[in-house]
Amino acid sequence: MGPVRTRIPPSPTGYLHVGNAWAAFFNWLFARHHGGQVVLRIEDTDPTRSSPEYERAIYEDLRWLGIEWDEGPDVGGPYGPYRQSERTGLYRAAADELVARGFAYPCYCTPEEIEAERARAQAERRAYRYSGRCRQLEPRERRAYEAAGRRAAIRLDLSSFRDPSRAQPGGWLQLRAQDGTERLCVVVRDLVRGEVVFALDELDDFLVVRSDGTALYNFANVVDDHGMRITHILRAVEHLSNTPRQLLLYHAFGWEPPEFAHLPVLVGPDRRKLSKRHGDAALREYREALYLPEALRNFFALMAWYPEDGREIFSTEELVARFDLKDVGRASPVFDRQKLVWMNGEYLRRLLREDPDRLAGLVADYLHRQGLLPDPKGPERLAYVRRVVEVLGERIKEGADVLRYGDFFFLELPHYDPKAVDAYLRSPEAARVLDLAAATLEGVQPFRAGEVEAAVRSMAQAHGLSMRQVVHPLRVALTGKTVGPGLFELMEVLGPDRVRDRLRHARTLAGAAEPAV
RNA sequence: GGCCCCAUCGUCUAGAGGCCUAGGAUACCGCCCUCUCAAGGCGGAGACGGGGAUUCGAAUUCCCCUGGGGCCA
Repeated sequence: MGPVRTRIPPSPTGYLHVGNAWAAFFNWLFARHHGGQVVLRIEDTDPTRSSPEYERAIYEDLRWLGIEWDEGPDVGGPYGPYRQSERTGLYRAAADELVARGFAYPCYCTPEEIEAERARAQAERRAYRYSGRCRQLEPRERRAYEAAGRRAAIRLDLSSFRDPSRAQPGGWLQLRAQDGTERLCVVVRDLVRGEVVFALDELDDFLVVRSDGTALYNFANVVDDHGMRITHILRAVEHLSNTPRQLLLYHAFGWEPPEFAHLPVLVGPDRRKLSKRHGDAALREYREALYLPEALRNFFALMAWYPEDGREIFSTEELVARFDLKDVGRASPVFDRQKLVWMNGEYLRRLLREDPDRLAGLVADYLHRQGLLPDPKGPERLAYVRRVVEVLGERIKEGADVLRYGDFFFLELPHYDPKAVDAYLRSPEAARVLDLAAATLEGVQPFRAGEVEAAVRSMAQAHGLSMRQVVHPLRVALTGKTVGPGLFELMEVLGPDRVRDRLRHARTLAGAAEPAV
C-alpha cells in the first residue's frame, strides 16, 4: 500500500463545529503520524444549505486549528475535483458502470410507492426491506415506465452477493453461525472496534442514485474515497451501520476497500450528539473567546485517548508521535467546557511566560471585539495591553477573564459593582481611607508599584489601619470590583492621573468622612 | 420495529484475571500562602449500572437485563 491518505469531509452548511473539528484533528493526527496525506473534500451536495461563505469559513477555522491538508478545492491536487457538487458526472458514470457490470438496476418505483411499502411493513410490525420488484423488469416494462414519464433511480442488486459460494473464510463476506443458523455476513474489520458483523439478509437493494439523478451519501462517499485514493477512513460511529453497504459497493465495483476506524461521537452535557443546539458548538466561538489552538488540540486528544499515565499536557508533536488508533476509546466523551477552560489557562500561562507579545496581541484583538479597544494595532495601545496582560497574569484562562478582572483598564471610569460599593465604599471609614490615600499618593514619585506600596503602607501604619482596611476600599474605588490584580501593580498601570480621578469620583459614592482626628 | 455501537468518580480517563483498600486530571469543599481574586501547596468527598456464569480469584472473560447513542429514514 502507498502512503496513508485520510480525508476531512465537511459540509459547508454552517461554521465548523467542535465535533467535526475533533474528527478532522484525528484524521490529521493519524496521517501525520504515518507521514501520509490529508485530503479535504467539501460535501456540498445540498445546494439550498451550502454556501461559499461557509466553505471559506471552514478553511479558515481548520487552518486556525492547525490542520493542514495536502489536497482540496482551494489547493488542488491530482484526484479532484474536491467538491462533491462538481463530481455529479463522476457519480453518474459510476452508477452506469455498476449497471453495466450487472450489480445495479434501474428502479421505477416512486418515492410514494416506497413510502407505502414502508408504512405497510411498519403496520405489520416487520422490518422494511425493498421488495426488489424492479430487479427483474422486462425491457418492455421499462419502456412502458419511461413512456409514462417515470425516471429511473438506481439500486444496488444484492442477489449475487447472496450466493453462499462467495463467502471467504477470512474475507469480508463470511458464513457465520447466528441464532443457530449459518448466515451470510458482511464483516467490517474496524481499527478501533474490532470485527463488527452484519447479516447480509438485514440489508436490501438500497438506492444508489435517486430518480432525479443525485447520488446518495453512501454511494458518493465510496466513489469519492476510492477516486481520491483514501486509504484510511476515520469517521464517527454513526457511520458504522453504513459501512456494510459501502463494502458491498466497493466489491461491486471491484475496488479494494480502505481501512475503517469508527471514532466515538462527541456529545454535549445532555449526552446527545454535539450540535448547534448546544451553543458554543462552533469552533470559531472558541477562537473568538481567546482559546488557543494548541490548547484545543491537546484537549481534543485527551477526549478518547491518554498518551500516558499521569500527564495531561502534550505538545502537538508529541501527540503526533504517540498517536495510535489502538488507544482510542470507544465510549462517547462529553465535551467538558470546564476542563477546556483549565487547559486553556495552562497554555495561556505558558504563553505569558514565553511570548507575552503574542498574548498581548490576542488580548488586544479580543478587547477590540468586545468594543473596549478602538485601535488594537496601534503600537502604543499594544504596549499598554501588554502591561495590562502582565499585571493580570495567570488570572486569564479565557477571554471573559480579561473583562472579569481587568475591564477597568479600558474604561473611562470603572463599572462599579453595587455589591462591592455597598460592602467597601459606603462607610465613613472608607471615605477617610480614600481621603488619606488621595493625599498620600499626591507626592509619590516615581509612580511605581514599589513606591506606591511603601507610601500606602506607611500611611496605614501612621493612622493605625490594617492593610485590609486600606486595600479593599481602594480596590473598589479604582476598579469597581472586589477581585483583580494586585492593587499596587494595577495603580502603576493606571498611572497617577487616572488614580486621582477615580479616587475623587469614588469619594462621591462613599459616605461622609468622620471628623478628622 | 429490525440491526449496530457503547457503559469506571459530576466530567475526561488509567485499568487488558490477582499489583485495586480502584490511580490521575478537572470540577466541588476545607486548610495554607495572601491586600482581594487567580495561580500554587496540602487535605477531603466522589465511580466499576443490575443479575447470572466461568475461575481459587473478575472493573477486567462470557450471557442476559437495563440505560444511552446511531443506522435503516
